[in-house]
Amino acid sequence: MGRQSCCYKQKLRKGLWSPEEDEKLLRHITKYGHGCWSSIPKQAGLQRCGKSCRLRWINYLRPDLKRGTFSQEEENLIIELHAVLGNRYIHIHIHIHICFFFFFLLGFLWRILGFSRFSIRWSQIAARLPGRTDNEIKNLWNSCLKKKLKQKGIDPVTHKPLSEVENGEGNGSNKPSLVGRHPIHQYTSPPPTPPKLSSNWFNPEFSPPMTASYGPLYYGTTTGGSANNTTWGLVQTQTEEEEEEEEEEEEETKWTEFLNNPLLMAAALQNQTPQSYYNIEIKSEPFYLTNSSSSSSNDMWWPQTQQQQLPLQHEPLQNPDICGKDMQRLTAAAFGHI
DNA sequence: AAACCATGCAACCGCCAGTAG
DNA sequence: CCTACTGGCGGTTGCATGGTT
Repeated sequence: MGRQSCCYKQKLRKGLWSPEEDEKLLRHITKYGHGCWSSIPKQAGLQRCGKSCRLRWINYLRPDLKRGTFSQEEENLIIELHAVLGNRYIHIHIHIHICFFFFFLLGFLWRILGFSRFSIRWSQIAARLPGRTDNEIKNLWNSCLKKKLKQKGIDPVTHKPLSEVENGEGNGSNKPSLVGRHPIHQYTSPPPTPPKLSSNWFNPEFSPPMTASYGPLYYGTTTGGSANNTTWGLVQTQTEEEEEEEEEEEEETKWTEFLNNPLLMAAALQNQTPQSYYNIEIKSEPFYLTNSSSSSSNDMWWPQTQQQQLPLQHEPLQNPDICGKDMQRLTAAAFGHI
């Protein structure tokens, strides 16, 4: 049908926000919460569309935002998460290679249409970086991290060595070139002894989500079958269609578990020796452990919902010099009195 | 000093899913 | 069931700024 932009109505301002507009929006949300975004412009006396207000709030005015440059650890985490979350299309790729039955093709078509958007999940990446927005991370990736990876000879899309990418995926190997999409697998030496985690991450029976379906097919070259060589633990080779279907379901479950369990994620990131791959220095302490000294471990690691965060997480400005725009201070001040 | 270029960032656009009427 | 609305997301654009020539 082609609806008009939400700002098509006349007299709606576009472009950069003025400090006055920021203040109006900030005061209104501070006082009343955002509620229905579409009604906020009118209530706050702004000549903006609700969508624009929402974006401004989320990307700039939110009090829990961490401004300033990204730390090395944050960059590294983004790269790792991009490798995991940014290449979801590989599921389809692999399954096309694996399955020859029409039934499965239909199933995967459905999957493509229903689940996979072939896009990078910036919002999910951002959810694992407290105080950072998806827009911010996306910008960082496009402007900085992609270049860094290329300079290190890594293809930023596939996370494979550029030489391997240039050789093409049909270079005589009959394996779909999945190995290497996740540096976690390709370049890990035997993992160090895991910390005392009660998760099943290090359980040999546990397979990380992205390996669940095709692990048996593509891990032959990277694992010798011993636990020592298997960082993530491989499932037994399964050829039954039913089992593959089950794996599909398990995969989704494990994805959810993986992405929502800070212990799993932290353990994975700590044990995949990314520095060996990206040659990025990793400090001894994960950044998210240093963010706060007062909150609970969960609070430190994973943001709660925005609604929960707003009044609770007033994080002092960490790089006030970078906040040339004083609205952030205003924000902090306003919420500091709540 | 001026022109040009590169970069980073804020904001917009379009699409999609969910939902209410 | 259909339509319109809303919120959310990812991709893209345009501008401001800083660096270089």
